[in-house]
Amino acid sequence: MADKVTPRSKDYSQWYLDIVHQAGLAENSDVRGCMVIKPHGYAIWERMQRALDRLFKATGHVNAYFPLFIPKSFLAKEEEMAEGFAKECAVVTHYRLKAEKGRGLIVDPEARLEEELIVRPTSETIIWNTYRNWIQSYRDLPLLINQWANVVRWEMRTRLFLRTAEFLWQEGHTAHATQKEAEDEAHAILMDAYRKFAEEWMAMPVLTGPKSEGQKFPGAVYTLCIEAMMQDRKALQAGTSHFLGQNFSRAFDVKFQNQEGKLEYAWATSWGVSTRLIGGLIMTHSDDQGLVLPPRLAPLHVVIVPIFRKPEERQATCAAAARLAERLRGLPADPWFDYEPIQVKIDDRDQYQPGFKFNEWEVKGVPIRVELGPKDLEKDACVVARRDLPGKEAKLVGIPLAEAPARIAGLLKQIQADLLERAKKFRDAHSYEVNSYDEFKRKIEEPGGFLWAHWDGTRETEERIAAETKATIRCIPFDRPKETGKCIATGRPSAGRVVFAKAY
RNA sequence: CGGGGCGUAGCUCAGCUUGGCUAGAGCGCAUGGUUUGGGACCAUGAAGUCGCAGGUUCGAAUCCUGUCGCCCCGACCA
Repeated sequence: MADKVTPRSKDYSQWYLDIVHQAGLAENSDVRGCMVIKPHGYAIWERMQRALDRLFKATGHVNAYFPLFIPKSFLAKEEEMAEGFAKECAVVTHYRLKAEKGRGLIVDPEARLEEELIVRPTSETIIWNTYRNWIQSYRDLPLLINQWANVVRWEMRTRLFLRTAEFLWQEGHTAHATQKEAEDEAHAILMDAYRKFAEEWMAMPVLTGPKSEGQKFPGAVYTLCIEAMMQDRKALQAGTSHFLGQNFSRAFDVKFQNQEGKLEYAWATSWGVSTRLIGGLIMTHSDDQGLVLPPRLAPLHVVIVPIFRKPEERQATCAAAARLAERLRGLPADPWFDYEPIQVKIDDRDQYQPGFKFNEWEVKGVPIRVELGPKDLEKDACVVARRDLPGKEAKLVGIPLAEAPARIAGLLKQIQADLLERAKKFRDAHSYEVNSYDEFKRKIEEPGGFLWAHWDGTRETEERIAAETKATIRCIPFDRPKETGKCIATGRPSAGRVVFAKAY
């Protein structure tokens, strides 16, 4: 039987496509660049949404919804943003079709919109246009709003989850009375929501810090990011939090009266993570057997495969499986699982053999599989297999049924911790301090990874290095060691090392 | 958007060079039976406007033109 997943060593991008397909996460649609997110993929997104939404709400944010369409003139108001997004906007020009004999439906030339609408690539403009009416006094601030939405960026080259023309995300848009408060917000979202979510839910270690001037969001004063390393040693920007200064309040004339009665422009932040995280999740943990999911984001935690030949065996093993499932679901509510019951499925289909089922649930990434057959029942025991340690060797045999629920709950936590630890070790093993441009050029090609190097701080040098090596500055880490030096490319003074990598 | 490759059954592909019977295979799917502790087997069956639109021809999956889509490499980007 041929393997259904191309090994990473043979063809990494084919491996990624195989995982997405075989695990049933998404597929390309008939609309160019747009994907269909399938139930299993969407279930992962729902888990992500829930965890993030709780983090946002816990810090006083509320959800709202703004329109999909943005008048073209709004986008034009903030110059940097207009420039940054102009090249990838979908534009609505008409509001009606008509049926014409022989030609089917055509765009009605008489139904041209007076002002063209663009499909939001991001919502700062329409939101700040709305905030003008919502903000009059310092008492209206801070305004802490998030929206869950889809956005469209007309990309030339797309990859499922990582870059699609339409994607799902959340975008937070906050307004504050002072610069400091806005900067604290951008920082807190990055560290207490995004970094925490990446590490504690996704088990994906991230670097945190500002982007270089050349990599920041159009319209931002500065952009903070979480940056992760994928298994091909390329970097993935996994989330961004922007301090927008007064750029949008000036563009949309959002002023408030401060305590002294003077008018001031409001201070802004915006921040977002998208379905791209699912791509990051895949490329952080999965293996040549298929998807590997961290338990806290897995839609299904445990699959129980009863093993039987004769009808009596089927009856007995399925009954034992049902009892075990009930006990797992009945474990006391645990904040670690968001106070939700452990999700358990019994795979009692009889048209498939156990071996087939094992492989199928492995490719789908279910963290724990329990095997329950006649031989186990004789000993009141079961076999427990961890998805993150595949193969027969790693199976735990003879786990007494009485202890199984507690053992399994403990194992789920252990798996989550081990995945993060493994990913950290991988990243650290592929992070290097480099001190010469020659070494930089060599290492970026082979083996690749995060290169911590000195940089003179100029955009020209970053662009030159990118042109010559394809590596860009991913992050200027908050926690970089205090160490001055000389720029690897120009020899000019550097205030500290920054992280270069090839990126998605 | 530039360079390269590819579009034939749900999936992977053969057939195309050199136009000609009713367009094939494997996997998957349906039905029946035998199986079942790491991707079972046998039998029967359903399933394709050959990406789409023109053209050449007595005749086109096959030749020509255009077009759309997908994959890989660049430029751009979360």
